[in-house]
Amino acid sequence: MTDNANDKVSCICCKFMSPIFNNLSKQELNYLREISHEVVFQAGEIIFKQGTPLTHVICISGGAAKLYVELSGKKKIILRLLLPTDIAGVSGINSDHKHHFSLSAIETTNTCFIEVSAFKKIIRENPAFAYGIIGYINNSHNRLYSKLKNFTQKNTNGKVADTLLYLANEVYNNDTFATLLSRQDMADMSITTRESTIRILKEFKDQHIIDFSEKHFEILQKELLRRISQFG
Amino acid sequence: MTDNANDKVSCICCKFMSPIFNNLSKQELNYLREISHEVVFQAGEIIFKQGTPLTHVICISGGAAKLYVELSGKKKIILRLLLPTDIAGVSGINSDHKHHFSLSAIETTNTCFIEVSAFKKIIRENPAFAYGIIGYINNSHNRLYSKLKNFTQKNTNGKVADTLLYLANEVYNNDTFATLLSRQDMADMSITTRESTIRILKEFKDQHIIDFSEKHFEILQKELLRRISQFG
DNA sequence: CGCGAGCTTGACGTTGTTCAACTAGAGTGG
DNA sequence: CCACTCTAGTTGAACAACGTCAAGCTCGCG
Repeated sequence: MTDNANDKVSCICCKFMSPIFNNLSKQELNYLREISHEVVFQAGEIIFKQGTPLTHVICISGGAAKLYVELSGKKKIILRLLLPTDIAGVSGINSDHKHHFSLSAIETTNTCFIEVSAFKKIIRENPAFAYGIIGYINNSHNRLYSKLKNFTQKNTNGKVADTLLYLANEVYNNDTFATLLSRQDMADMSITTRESTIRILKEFKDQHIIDFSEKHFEILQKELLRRISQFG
Repeated sequence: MTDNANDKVSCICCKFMSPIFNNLSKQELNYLREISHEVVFQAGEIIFKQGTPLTHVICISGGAAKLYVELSGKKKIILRLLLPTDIAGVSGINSDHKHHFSLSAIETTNTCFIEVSAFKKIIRENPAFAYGIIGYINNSHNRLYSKLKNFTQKNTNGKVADTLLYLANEVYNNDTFATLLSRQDMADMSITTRESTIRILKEFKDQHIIDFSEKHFEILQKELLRRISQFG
């Protein structure tokens, strides 16, 4: 974890600025920029851990991080990957002020730490910003609802197919991609075991639905994969 | 569905007023009261349906309603029961303006319909209210996170135990209760089938963990039930 | 060369769903 | 008053999907 406190460029006014800051005045942006800190995390490092006090909202301005809920034992559910312009920690504001999930870098990741109190201050002073925040939280809330369906109803084939489609469509924006995620990570995204994930990936490969070697994946029959995800 | 439009008592200033309205001025409360409508639903009637446009925020001022996500086929997940002072629909504001779940009355239920536009107006004018709303949404967001754990990791015994504890602790506030929910409803809350729910309830009864006949339940060994819920 | 981490494969057992049948009670109509 | 039908609840049997366990495999690194 490298602290570049003197580098005030930050994601508040860089090209990776989250759209939720669009409603801010120049003064407000400057204020946030003043108090924010850029921090770089290396792959594998934990950005924050579930259960710890929520002191900062974190903006991602480079790299990628996995957002996961820790369960009993070593089990975890990876809910999504955070990419530049994504934000974490907003869902603790005015709630119990704890992190309800952990965030860990899967590659070198640039983050901006903004004190929650500053966020609060601006929410109270700028209603348009507050309204934007409400929209932002509601969107993630609704995303969670659709995840519920994935996680509770689909068979394992469907869940793995879902993970592949998520990676292609929403993370790598390409049907061919090389990922840094391990098989265990992909299992944690699909709520299943490492072994089952491997077996299903192989099955998909045998049926020429996907192709892969090691961490390089290629989706060959996307429509079919989509149907497996939907009806599986 | 009985419309008592002329009855302006409503939940905005009644004893079932949701705490989220605490930050409102007298004028704002009056404004909301002016434009809100009280509507009474009978058991089994749908208050709103998943996918329909979100036009009103709905406050519950009497009775009880089940909040559920509809899945393919007849399947559904009942996420929680809404009771007086609960609110529904807030999580669609400034998002896609659709309902992401359905709400249906399980007994005669009094509701207050407040236009979303009025909600928006006040959010934009009263930052303290906006801040309160953010806290409210975040709390339900976080509740959903803990549900994830229940739904994806526990065995069926654990999930049914969880449902029983939820009903006793959070709905009926009593270890002995008579419910209006059917076995199917209890299964939909536990993400399992009617048959499995019945088998497990019977098993709990045989082990003297609970007792029941028909819709009347009594929790005999709460601590044990809690352990089943936790480690199941 | 040896070690460890991540990946892969096979065998096995359990859990829980599915299907089908049966019961009980409530409502309906001859 | 007795079929009937419909719904909700219950039980049993059979099957299949998945998780668990155990063993090997590959590759990189000291």
